[in-house]
Amino acid sequence: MENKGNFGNAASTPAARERPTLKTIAFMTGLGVTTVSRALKDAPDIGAETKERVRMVARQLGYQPNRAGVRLRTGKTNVIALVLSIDEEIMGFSSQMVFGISEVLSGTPYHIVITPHSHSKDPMLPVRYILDTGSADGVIISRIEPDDPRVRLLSERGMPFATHGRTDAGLTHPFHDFDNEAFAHQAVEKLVKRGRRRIALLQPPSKLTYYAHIRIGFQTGLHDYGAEEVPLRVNTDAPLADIRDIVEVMMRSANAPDGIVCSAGSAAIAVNAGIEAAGKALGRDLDMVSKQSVPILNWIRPEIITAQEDVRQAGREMAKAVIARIDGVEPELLQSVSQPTWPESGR
Amino acid sequence: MENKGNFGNAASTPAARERPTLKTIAFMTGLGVTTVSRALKDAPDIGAETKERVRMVARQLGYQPNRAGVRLRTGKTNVIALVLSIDEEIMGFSSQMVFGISEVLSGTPYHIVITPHSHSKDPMLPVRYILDTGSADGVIISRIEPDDPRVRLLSERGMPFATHGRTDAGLTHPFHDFDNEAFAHQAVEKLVKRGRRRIALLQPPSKLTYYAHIRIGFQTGLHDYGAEEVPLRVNTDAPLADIRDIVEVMMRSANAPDGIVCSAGSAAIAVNAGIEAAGKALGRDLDMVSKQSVPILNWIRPEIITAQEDVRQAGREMAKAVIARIDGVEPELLQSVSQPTWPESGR
DNA sequence: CATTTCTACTGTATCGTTACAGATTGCATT
DNA sequence: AATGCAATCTGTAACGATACAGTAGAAATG
Repeated sequence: MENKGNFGNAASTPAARERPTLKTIAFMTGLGVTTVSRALKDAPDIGAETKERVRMVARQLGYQPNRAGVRLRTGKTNVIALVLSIDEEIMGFSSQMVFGISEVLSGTPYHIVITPHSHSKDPMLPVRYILDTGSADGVIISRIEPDDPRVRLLSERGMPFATHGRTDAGLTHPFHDFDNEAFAHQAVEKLVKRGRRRIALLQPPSKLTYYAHIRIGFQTGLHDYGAEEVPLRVNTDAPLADIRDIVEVMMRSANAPDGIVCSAGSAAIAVNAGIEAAGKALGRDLDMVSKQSVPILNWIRPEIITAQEDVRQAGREMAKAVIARIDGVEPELLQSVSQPTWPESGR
Repeated sequence: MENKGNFGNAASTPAARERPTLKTIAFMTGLGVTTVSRALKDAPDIGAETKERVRMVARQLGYQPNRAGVRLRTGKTNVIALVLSIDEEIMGFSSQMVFGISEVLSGTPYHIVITPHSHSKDPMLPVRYILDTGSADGVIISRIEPDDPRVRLLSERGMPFATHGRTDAGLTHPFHDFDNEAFAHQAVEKLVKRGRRRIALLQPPSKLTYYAHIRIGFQTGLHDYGAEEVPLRVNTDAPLADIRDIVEVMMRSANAPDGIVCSAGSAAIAVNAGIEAAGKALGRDLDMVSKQSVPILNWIRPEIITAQEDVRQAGREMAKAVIARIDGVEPELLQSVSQPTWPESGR
């Protein structure tokens, strides 16, 4: 089916329309294939004038190295694998991350391959697959746990990677994280400044590292600003309908909170529905603060106080980190934390 | 950097820990490499017992063909490229499509590579890149125009592909589309049944094929059910803030509509904001019908009448279509249109 | 018995690239 | 004149898989 560029047998005279290879350039310049290869990678044992000549011809022909050839010979895939959890997603969370990553990769030979999996299944599967088949030069994973087995495995096997979120078990690796502790702390502050004292927290699942960050920020916030917690027995991973129902029950109860901190944008929509179902109104009976990765909440209820997590930026940071790691940069230098921003929801 | 499996020089005794290749299996079975290769693809000239033996050893070793080897030799990449427009996206539209596609691909040797681009730039660029570098066996594109140059080019070059949306210029190719005409027609019906007669349409940009579908459905709807159009001079691609402002102005004007049909979920959020900014209320002063690809609108306003477009399903359909096309199935047989579903928003 | 035919298997070349071990040339050093 | 030594350039082999053109042996044919 595929038309392979077999031009002639002995002398190999390159035909016109085929995709150019090193051989084509070698033929046109009268040089050897090896010389052309080395010239294009600016090797020290090639003359300056020759390099120039080769580069010109290559550009002229629109030469692009054959990925399969390079990969077979060197093992370099020029692929970054993005492992995505398919069930976490209602909003444009992962799209934004993908676009952030590709912004960075667009200036490089790297391609981005999506490796999806369900986090109800074994989360090690996609990572093991990538390692066993050597199908990528670097990996990006999210939903990080304090002692994440994927992080351990990737480190152990020397596969460059970056994580969206941190670990907490003495593992050193590139990551980008949102400062959830600062977010939760500031969220409490905002609520207390509006006179709220009885605050509920819709937290992430406890197995994820940032559960602890959120908790700490929340609790020091309660302490620092003098407020108390109203327990909420559901987390951001629950189905939206469950969140709404549980919030509704809570809001109807005698000790309903007058403030809610919400750790995820999609969950905030369900929380809001629960509040309204209970006949309460934001801004009047209570206030809500939520993190969001896509600026949508204020379109729904301007009263929601929102902190923005820039996931696109996260994608950019992680892409840069993985590439730097591939290039041998120490992991310690490839860690970043972004601060919540509080766009004035005043409109 | 990469550890290539170079075991011994002459006799090539395979070592233990390396990734198995055909050579490994050949060594273990005592057969030739060619025989093993052919046995694994069930070629007719290999004995039944031999095939069985080879398969067992291969399974035992966890053999997976080296993609670079296959690709270099045969030109088959085992890659499906998904060309995504990075600016169209606020909701989880493309994520859902990606997940639908990967559901289908997970049972195959295909990987999914994301090729993003900005539709303000030349939309041919990513397609040309894929064609020129032969970096995929199949392509999926969206935002289709009636005489889409990408469709022309892909057809011309014999590259298998599927589109999300149809063309309208005598081009025959695999596609999956949502029945936007039916949607718009039914939308008008729903509004008229609620007693609405003066209806505005937030339509897609006119260069996209489904602009015409929406228009036709809308206009026959107006005619069939006896309603009139209130012009709305903005489309779904406009910034949300613009949509809101223009809708607000319209709703404040003397001839404000009493019904709105909206062709995109994210735009509906802005339309809703515009309505509220004008002090009008859904269900009382007017009704709105919107298409959505993620079930989010009813969390925002239960009063919005929503039609669901299952983008995940679209992803599945397109993935199946591309693969079928790669396998030589005629394009005519790979076209599908999905009907709008109207989930009872009554929860 | 010689020849053909079929079955089952195999060696070699090749895809495009790069690592490695030369090869050639000119020029300075002994 | 012989030697050493940079500076440049090049041929060969190999990565893993498969297309192609065989080969060996058994069975069928005349």
